[in-house]
Amino acid sequence: MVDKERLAFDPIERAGLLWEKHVGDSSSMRVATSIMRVQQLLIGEFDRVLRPFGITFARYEVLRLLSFSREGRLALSVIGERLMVHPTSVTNAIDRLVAAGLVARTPDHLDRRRVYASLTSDGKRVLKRSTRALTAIDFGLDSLSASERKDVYEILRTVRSSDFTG
Amino acid sequence: MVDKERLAFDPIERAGLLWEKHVGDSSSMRVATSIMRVQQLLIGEFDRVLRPFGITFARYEVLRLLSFSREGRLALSVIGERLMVHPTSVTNAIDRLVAAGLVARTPDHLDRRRVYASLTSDGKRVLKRSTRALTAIDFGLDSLSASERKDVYEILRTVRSSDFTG
DNA sequence: CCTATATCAGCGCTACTGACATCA
DNA sequence: CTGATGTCAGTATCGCTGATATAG
Repeated sequence: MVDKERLAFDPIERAGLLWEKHVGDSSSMRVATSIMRVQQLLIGEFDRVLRPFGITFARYEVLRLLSFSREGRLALSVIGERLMVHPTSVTNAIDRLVAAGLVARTPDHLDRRRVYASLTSDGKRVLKRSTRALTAIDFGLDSLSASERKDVYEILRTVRSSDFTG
Repeated sequence: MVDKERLAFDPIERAGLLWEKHVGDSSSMRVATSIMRVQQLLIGEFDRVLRPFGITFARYEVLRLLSFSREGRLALSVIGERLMVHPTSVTNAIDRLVAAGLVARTPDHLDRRRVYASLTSDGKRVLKRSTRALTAIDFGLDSLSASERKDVYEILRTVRSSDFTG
């Protein structure tokens, strides 16, 4: 897709007004639709910025998580828990990262069901560069002030509360 | 996936702290990651609630958009603009909805490149029921207060501003 | 000729189900 | 045996590219 032209109006605002007229309170529908659209915009920017490095945002998150681990490696099951993704998606992501030479798979000698993933030196290099690329565009959120960031984060944290205890 | 157990901590909060330590300001990274996760949670709930009706959330949005149109029909290109989705995705969505008997395709006699989509009576019925199902769960956002909804909406509107003029 | 609308084939990605081998 | 870990095959959804037919 080339560049889409802008609409002359906010399509979600319009949908909200029509919803009020035909259905009722539109507050949750507006927020839900906004989140869907913003996610789509952000993921589009991220994947565009990361394409030169041969990774997607999902795989970037795996690299970042690995770099934050104490031992420099994590069991695949732990990766799935932290990123809240399906076990088969983890296997798939690691497969691609291994194929790209960014991650190494290492079996656990003590518990031989387990497999650890760790960054290769190429993986560390790609992580560093792609982090620079993402921070350069401020994760697509440069239009938000510090207090706005804090507010959205706190509010969305409520929605995520089913993910963790407390 | 059965039900995942909860984590003992907030994985995004933890990632944010580690990011601060290793990279720097984490405000945009936290918000971006939160949006990704909340979108995933919401779309999961929506698709689960809509499954009995044989539609996805993307297709629900098409039905809703059609029901809001003045003439009861919209050209496919207009649907793509309003929902901000790719032309081929519109064709695909309409294909499925037509196959399910929820939408009818009608060629335009004046401009014969154009194709209109409109709701069938089954489509109207399914829309009504699925709207009830979605409002029953308050679009997954029942944990948010009225002012929180307003705040997130307004803040995210800033991020969406590239979609429209003004 | 140039542009717009819609479609089609095909690819990449992620999510998920169900099944399975392995092992604590 | 039960439950956990990881993998595999296969399916569905959506996003996109490139090409094509049709029409303004």
